[in-house]
Amino acid sequence: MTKPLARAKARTKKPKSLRKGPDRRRQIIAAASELFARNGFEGTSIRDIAAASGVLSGSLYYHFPSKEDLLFTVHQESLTAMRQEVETAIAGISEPWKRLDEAIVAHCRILLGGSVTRAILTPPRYYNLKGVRKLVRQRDEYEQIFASLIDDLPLRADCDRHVFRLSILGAMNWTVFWYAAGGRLSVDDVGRQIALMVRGATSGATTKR
Amino acid sequence: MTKPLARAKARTKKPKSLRKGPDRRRQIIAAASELFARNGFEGTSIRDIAAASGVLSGSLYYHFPSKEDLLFTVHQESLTAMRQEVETAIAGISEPWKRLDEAIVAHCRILLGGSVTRAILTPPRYYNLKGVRKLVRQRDEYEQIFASLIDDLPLRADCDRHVFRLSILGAMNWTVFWYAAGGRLSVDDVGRQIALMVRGATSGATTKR
Amino acid sequence: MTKPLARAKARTKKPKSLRKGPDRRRQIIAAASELFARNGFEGTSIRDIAAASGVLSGSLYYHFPSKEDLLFTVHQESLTAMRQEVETAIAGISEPWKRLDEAIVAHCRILLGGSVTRAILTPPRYYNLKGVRKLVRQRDEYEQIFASLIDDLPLRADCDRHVFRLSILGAMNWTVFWYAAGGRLSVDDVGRQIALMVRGATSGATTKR
Amino acid sequence: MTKPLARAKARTKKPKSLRKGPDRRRQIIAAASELFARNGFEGTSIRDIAAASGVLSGSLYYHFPSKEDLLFTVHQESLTAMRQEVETAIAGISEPWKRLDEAIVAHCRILLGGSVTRAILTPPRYYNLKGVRKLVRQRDEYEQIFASLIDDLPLRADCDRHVFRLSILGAMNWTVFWYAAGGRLSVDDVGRQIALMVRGATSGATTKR
DNA sequence: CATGAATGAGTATTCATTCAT
DNA sequence: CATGAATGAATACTCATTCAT
Repeated sequence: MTKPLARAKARTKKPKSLRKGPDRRRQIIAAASELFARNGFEGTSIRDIAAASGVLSGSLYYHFPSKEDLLFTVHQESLTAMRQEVETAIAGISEPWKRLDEAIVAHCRILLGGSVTRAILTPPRYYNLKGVRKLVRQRDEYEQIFASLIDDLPLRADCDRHVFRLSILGAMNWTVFWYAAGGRLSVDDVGRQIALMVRGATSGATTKR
Repeated sequence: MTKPLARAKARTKKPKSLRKGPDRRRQIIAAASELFARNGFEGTSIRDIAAASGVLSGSLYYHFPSKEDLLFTVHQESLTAMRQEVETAIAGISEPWKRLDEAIVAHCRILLGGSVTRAILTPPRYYNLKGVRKLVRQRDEYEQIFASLIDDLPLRADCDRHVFRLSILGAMNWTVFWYAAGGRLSVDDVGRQIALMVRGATSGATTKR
Repeated sequence: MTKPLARAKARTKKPKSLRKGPDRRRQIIAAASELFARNGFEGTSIRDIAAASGVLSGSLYYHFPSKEDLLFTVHQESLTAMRQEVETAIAGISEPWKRLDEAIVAHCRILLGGSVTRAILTPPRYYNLKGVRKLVRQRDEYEQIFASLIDDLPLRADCDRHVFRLSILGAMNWTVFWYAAGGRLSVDDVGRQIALMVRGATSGATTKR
Repeated sequence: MTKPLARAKARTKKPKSLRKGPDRRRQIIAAASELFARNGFEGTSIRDIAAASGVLSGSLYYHFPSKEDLLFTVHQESLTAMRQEVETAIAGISEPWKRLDEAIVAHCRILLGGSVTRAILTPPRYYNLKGVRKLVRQRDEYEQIFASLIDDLPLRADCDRHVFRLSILGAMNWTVFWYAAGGRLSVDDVGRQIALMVRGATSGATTKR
């Protein structure tokens, strides 16, 4: 049932130095990000990436030992970008709920806004890769930001903070599957609405539609 | 170079038991559900499904004309099962919030409980199929249950009911990617917690962890 | 490179008696004729034939031990029908050229008119069958009619009667690939024109278009 | 159930000689020509062609995007070659019948002589391809040569030039199914005989065999 | 560093054939 | 006699990966 993808043998050559083209490497990562985001990992071929990088498929293997490895890199870089965005967003704020609000908006913004990251965090369970663990670890690390934001929240005693966090992440990440740019809502609107729901949509004046 | 087409080898072992009729169809659907859920559509090969159904790959085509068609069937059946579960759960209840609570619990229960349905509702956007439209229509129809439950809710005027619904669905469907049976939480616990979050986790006595 | 199609093992059961359904057998042959003619041997599946005979695929094997064998039967019957048509057509005629004329018209008529035979005589060389030899033998036997008609013709000494015969057959059989029913020309027109060409299209009044 | 994808086995034997560049493309076209001619399009597998080109099946797809496309190429090249042969043959001649004679001989010569072209012109009607139209167009274009040669001929008023042309083509193309190299007749003999028949085999001194 | 060509296991699907009922 | 279900080899095509140049 498992698909080991037992590739990527020799992992010898990789020039840590930036002799001439770290550009090329960046181009490849950018292209791969874009394509993985749009078509998924399995739906993107090495040739697609190569073509989008202005290179032939064989050449990719100079830069990355395997497709899987390229995914790890893209994933990592994406998460780093998200972390930065989120941390910047909550930097000056101290009120716990407000901090969560801003983190949510930031997460949605980069998720839906830039192709770099979109959808990369989606179910790594689907990727039948040897290295899913690694992906999961990378992602869990990022999600700790939210864990600690939630820790600071005054919540009902019967509220499971673990589930609370994962539900928020679910609500946010799911947007990738339904949000259509150019529609009625801006990317930030989406984030605001999720933040609203999380706070409890009842409070305040109410309407029954 | 030769294509001998040598058939009819040994026909020894076959357990006489699971050889009936419409059972086979069910077995296949069950196996496919499980595998699509675990590995995604593209990540599941016809051979995988066949093997899991105790059948050879060619035999599947007696029961289903294509892999895509099998997906449609699995998807449809799953949604029908979910609809029933959810409708049963809210049957005798009239208080709007309570109805939503129970719908959420029911949705999570069947999503996480039986392999038949699990995770089928996930992002059809990724499936590179001609018939995605069909899948999406099937799913949208099911989601209308939630749309109407939410319509009955007294919500703040600035709360977008559309996003509200999709966020709840996101939170619920995302559980598929993190929930591990046998852990601290029961399937119903998960549902209750999501219902709690949706109501506004602040209300009531609070703790800061 | 060869595709032996090593099927048709046991050739045991076949009820020479007409217990109940020689009809069924006829139905199958008729359906097969029609389909082989329209779609070619490789382009026709046993299931197609079964469906067209109002039977399930497994049942065919009661009547014919293999698809190949069915082809032999169809081929044989078609040739027999053609022979009859041609022999009838030349029956009362004695003038050699006239006899050939009529044979040509008859051959074309049945070839293009009834689906039973059409195209069956076409290149058995294409069929990668063990039994092509058999087909060829059947066909050669039929073609002897033309050989003897040509023997009776007064031809130029430098005319190779062998090539002459095969060229006529080529011209006639090729019609299958271009003749469209319902067009300007009737089936008999086609035969007449070929007969005309064979006689030497120059003789008589001439035009240069 | 596992899909090990174990690659990179032994890479021992490879004759260093036929490893160049555009040669490979030619080799493939040659092999495909030969095989399509012998076994038909449907009767030839991509693996057959690959094997005959000294290559593995996957490698073909580097050179041609599909089997159908390979057929188009082979077909096109063959027709181009035939056109050249025929046009060269009739170049210096002005007498209309003589021009047709030479065209016929040339057509047969290349049809039966080189494997490149042989039989490719046969009934595309059978090919179950999307692009049959394309093939037919290619072929019709070639056949115009004969149409115009025939236009220049003084023929009986009741002779249909359309059927006349198709019958000649039928007689010529049919040779592919019966001509055996190395027999009594040379390739050119066959062409001469067909030309003779077309002129009217009666004319001149006659014998009755 | 990059290319172009090849590799070969993998994919979904088809289909003649078998056979217990 | 017929059916329904299964078989398994075959088919066209894809794609991550390798490697000599």
